[in-house]
Amino acid sequence: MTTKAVVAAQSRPPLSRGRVLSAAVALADEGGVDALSMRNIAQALGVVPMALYKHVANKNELLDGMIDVLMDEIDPPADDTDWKSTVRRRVLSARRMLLRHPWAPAVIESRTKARATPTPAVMAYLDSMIGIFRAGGFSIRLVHHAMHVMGSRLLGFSQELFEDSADGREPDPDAMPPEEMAARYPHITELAMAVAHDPESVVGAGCDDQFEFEFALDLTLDGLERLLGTT
Amino acid sequence: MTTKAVVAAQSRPPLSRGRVLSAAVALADEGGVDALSMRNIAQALGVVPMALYKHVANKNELLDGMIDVLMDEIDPPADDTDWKSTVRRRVLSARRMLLRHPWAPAVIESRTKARATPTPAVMAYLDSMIGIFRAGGFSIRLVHHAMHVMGSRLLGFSQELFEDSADGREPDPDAMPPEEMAARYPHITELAMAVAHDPESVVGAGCDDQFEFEFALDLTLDGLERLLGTT
DNA sequence: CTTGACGGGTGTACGCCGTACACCTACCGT
DNA sequence: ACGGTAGGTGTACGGCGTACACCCGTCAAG
Repeated sequence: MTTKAVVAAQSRPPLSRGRVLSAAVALADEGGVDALSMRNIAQALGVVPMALYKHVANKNELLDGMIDVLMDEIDPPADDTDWKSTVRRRVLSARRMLLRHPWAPAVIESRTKARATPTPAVMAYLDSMIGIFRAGGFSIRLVHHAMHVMGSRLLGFSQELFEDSADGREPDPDAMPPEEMAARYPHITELAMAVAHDPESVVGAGCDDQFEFEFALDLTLDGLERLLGTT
Repeated sequence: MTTKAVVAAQSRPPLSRGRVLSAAVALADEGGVDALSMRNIAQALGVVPMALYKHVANKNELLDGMIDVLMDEIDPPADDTDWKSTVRRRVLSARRMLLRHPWAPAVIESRTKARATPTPAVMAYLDSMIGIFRAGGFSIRLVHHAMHVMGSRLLGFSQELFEDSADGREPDPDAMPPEEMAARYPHITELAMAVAHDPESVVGAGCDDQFEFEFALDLTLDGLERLLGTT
């Protein structure tokens, strides 16, 4: 009876991580991410603020969860065609998602910086994108450049997805072990290995961001120059 | 006497907007923009928090001021050479500034979204960049495309600098009158006019973001394809 | 020399935020 | 019948931005 009384309050279906995340995304869609507080998510769900913490660890983890929801909305690759149109389709799908959730780039970027590595869902997206290039015949080197060139167009943001300052942080206790990393994100791993062993770079120095930036800049400027001659 | 007593506290030079802004930038440089509060800026200056409000209207206006400081650090264009290397040099200078202040893209982007138009300093930067392309022989149309293509590479962020939703907001009382706009940002204005009167667009519809996005995406993919053949 | 306005620093207080912690209770497996 | 547990509650704390009243040098006008 008391059960019914509680439920009767608003005939509210039981809370769940999924419901919390959906409510948060909906609230962010209208009013932006600044108008998102634990308190008003709770209110939208007809629940007291602290109830949310039974389903998400804290606000940052909630933001990570929201990112998962968003990445889910990107169409999976339809690899029945050439790399170019596969990439094109996928990027346009990502863009449609971003247009539905204009707050997404800022959140993804800020969470990536705070965690020093993107959310697993974002990792998976990047990994599959690398896979498409690889399958299209790109060398590891060229794929590496390609990812930098695409940069913000892949997700609407962020030149520097993998901070060079990823080292210099206390070792995360629940970080993924390398073997699981390799299994789950084979293409990212392949790329990372190749880059790490690049001849003229100190071990662990990673990629030369300056070089990559100029590479992408010049590719773009060359493309514009060609158009200038044409028109 | 009491004057001396007050000053003697830390022999503090009088506050000023410039000093406040510098302190804020310094604090953001170490610890990121999340570790920036009116309270700790004040503390860094040896002053009570409310004192800051005599020099900046509020925190948002302070962020705008910080952006001004940053944009100042970008080298002015050295237009003694061709458009391509002028643009290249300027973009690399902007990048150096962004590397010094990793929090900058997020702040610039969020303030741009909040104001519906970039900070005047950012406007000036974009205007001068457009000017360089124009001087290099780019048609208005092509410059327009070029700005979209460069997108995040111009400032490290933001496809959509000018929100399509710039209309649909109550008219800002202290918005710049069009004639002043035209005088101060001639190239932006020229571009805006051209885009607004584009044949197949309804008046005020602005540019077709979807088209621009695909244009830039294809330019990039074509560039990559060319490289794929080469390597 | 007096006075009064004013620019710049102060102090207090309010409402919002994230969240730690103690609690209460309905349910379920033993 | 009973103890554990999962899920919702209530209270409280420290930090945030900032409104508002205040206070005191400085300096120009009378």
